Amino acid sequence: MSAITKNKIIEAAIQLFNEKGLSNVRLQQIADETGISVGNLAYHYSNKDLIVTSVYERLFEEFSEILANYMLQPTLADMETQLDSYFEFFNKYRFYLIDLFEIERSFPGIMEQWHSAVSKMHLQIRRRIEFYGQKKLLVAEPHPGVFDLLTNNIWMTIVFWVPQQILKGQPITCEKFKEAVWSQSLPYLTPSGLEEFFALAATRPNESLN
Amino acid sequence: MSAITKNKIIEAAIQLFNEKGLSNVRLQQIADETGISVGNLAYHYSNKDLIVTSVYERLFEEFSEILANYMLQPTLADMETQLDSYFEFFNKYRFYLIDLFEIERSFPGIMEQWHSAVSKMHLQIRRRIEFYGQKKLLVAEPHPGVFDLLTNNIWMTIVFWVPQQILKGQPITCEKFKEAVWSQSLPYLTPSGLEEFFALAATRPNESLN
DNA sequence: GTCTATAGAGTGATAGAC
DNA sequence: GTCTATCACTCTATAGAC
Repeated sequence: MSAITKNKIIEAAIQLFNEKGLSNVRLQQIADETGISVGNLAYHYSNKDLIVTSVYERLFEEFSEILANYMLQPTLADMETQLDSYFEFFNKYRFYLIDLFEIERSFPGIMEQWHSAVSKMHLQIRRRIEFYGQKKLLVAEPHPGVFDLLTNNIWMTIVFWVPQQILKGQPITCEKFKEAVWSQSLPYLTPSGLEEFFALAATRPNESLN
Repeated sequence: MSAITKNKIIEAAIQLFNEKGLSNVRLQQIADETGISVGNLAYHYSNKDLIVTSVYERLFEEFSEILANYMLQPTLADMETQLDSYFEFFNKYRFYLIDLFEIERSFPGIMEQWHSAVSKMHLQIRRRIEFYGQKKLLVAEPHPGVFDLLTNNIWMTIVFWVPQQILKGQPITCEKFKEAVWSQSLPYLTPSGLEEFFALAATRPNESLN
């Protein structure tokens, strides 16, 4: 029961799904990428849907890990760490968007998991804003509803930043991603919040790519 | 040279692309939906790529029309009108997102057109903010860069609102769409801007669906 | 566990009658 | 302009040897 082969298959599938989307990836291609035959592939995953399901299983596992790494430190750097993970995630699983509509149609169970994951992510961002507000890193909410709006904008930026860059024809790097997300909160940082933010910015490596 | 049939083919293709995405739509299905045979379909469009190209041709024509309907009146209602068109557009051509990555790979010419269209749209939103600022419907920019951020958030909301709702499992209606876009500018409206906005809101029909 | 071979159902494109 | 028939090819899934 070589778990190694199964793992290699899933990794190959992720890469190919990412490039072409679920229905454009052939079993032959997954087998080639894994370095095994189609027959052997079928031995490990008797049909394609099972591969898809397993890929999404791993996707949601990794998503849960990101959510679990929440507020380990009561700092802005904690947010930065989570953003690194989110970038890695939404870049690695870029196909989530390619296949959003197909998943909605053909894998309602997976869609349910998306709804749940997204809802948790949203809530976590909202709590973070609340917390940073209490720590006086963020100003008091200028009008009711502004922080809900901010939550949504941060969420939307995290989730749609990669496809946004493609649509605009602009480069995709982690630095630019984090810049886009942080720019949402910048207008609401207090002087001490700004201080912490710029100290944090200074610790960053000079450039990180793709 | 029945332009009517060609038109029916494109409309059928749009509908099917929307449901399944480019590569999941079969020529047989397009023919069936149009009410003709595959042979006849081939007479009008000798291959599938030609159908795709024609569909996008129409898509960009409609997009240009929306952009052309800019500031016909110097009011917030002018924005509202454009939002109605944008909702119709991004709902009708929902598949733009499904196929974003495939278009990027297989139809670089179409991708170029997206870049250009998106850039014009962005610029137009920025100008609108500038203009409403001059008309004192919007407050003065609180910090430099805030209105650029607002531009981007409005743009992002318009473009990704439909897939966002799907990811969240929430309903897709024009009213909710406009609400989401307007909520971005609400914190920056002046008293007279708010007055015009609420007068505008009062003129809306009670609910419009899907 | 891994392979080759192939069945069986489609898929885009073309030929040719009407 | 419109149709039916069919070719050549692709894809998933399975059978069976090693």
